[in-house]
Amino acid sequence: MHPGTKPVAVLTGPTGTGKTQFALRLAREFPLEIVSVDSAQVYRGLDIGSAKPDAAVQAAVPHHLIDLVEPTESYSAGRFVRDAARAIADIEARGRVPLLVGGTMLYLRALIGGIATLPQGDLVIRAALDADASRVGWPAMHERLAAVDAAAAARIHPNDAQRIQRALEVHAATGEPISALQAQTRSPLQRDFVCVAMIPTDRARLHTVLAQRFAAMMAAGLLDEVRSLYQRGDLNDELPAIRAVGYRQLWSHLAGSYSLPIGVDRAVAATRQLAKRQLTWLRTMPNVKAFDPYDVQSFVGVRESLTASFG
RNA sequence: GGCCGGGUAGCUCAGUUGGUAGAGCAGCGGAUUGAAAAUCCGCGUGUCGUUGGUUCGAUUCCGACCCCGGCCA
Repeated sequence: MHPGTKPVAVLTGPTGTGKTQFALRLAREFPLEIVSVDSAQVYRGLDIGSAKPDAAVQAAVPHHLIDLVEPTESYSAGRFVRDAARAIADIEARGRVPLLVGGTMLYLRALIGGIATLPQGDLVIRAALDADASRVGWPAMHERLAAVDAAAAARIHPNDAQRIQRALEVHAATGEPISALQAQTRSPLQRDFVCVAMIPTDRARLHTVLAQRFAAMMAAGLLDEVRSLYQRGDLNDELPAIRAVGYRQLWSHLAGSYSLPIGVDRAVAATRQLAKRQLTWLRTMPNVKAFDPYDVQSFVGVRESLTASFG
């Protein structure tokens, strides 16, 4: 497709399948730098719960797109595409090899397949739309969208407040229907990708691993980490960073909504649901080579699949 | 040991004036274009504790038994 350039290597899969461990093993054999594809690791202060590689690991293997913004801010898929494209170019310019590692599937799709040129989220417009919606309800807002953008309204469910709001926001900011702008989508990188995914064949085992992993995060001090975010005073549970799995539930516990054991149960359940949604993305993603994370043979296959990018 | 509650979906519970039952959560499937670890949509057969009895028919009424709480001894 894009002759003359090596494909860009991608290692993905649902949360808790050892992507990072595989990446670090590969980095022992090849001159890799890791580009994180992770919507939680971009936030400073979300360390334990986002399974962010620690200082020692980052010292051993260069990582990119980690700790980019404060948790008061809102990162985005659009920004990820620009940041990732630049990181890949920089790494290659230094004669090193980029390896994209992470499970934020929207980011991955946006990078590989492209994303429309759209305005950023606008807090003023969103506040105005929220005010309207609180009076008339989101189904009525959906009708309002249908009047200016029938195609978008047809795709968006009347209860999907977030997407209705986004579509109305884009229309308000540009005067154009979001559906027309999205139709312009094109790939930002003229590159091929090789996608390898860690896909567990045994769902029950994944669930066990996720529960153990969250327990380990608690033992490593996750509650203290969330408490220090809670006590900062400039954060709230509407922020994307605080809505991240684990953080949201422990935050609610600290706010008095429920006991710690219930918070932990809910956090683990939210982790399972996240993994399930990631698996749903993966099923429809084209050209993904799948390996079972619990099969000791998989590493050989992963390495073999990606060496065309490394060599 | 006696009395009182309760035993219904993986969990918490509702309900059936007797015609074999339904919510929330969990789980499963799906959507996904600057919040995406977000947001939204769809999916509910389970010896109604066990066992006798009454009845055309019992998860529902009656008896016995088992289990879990609580109170009294």
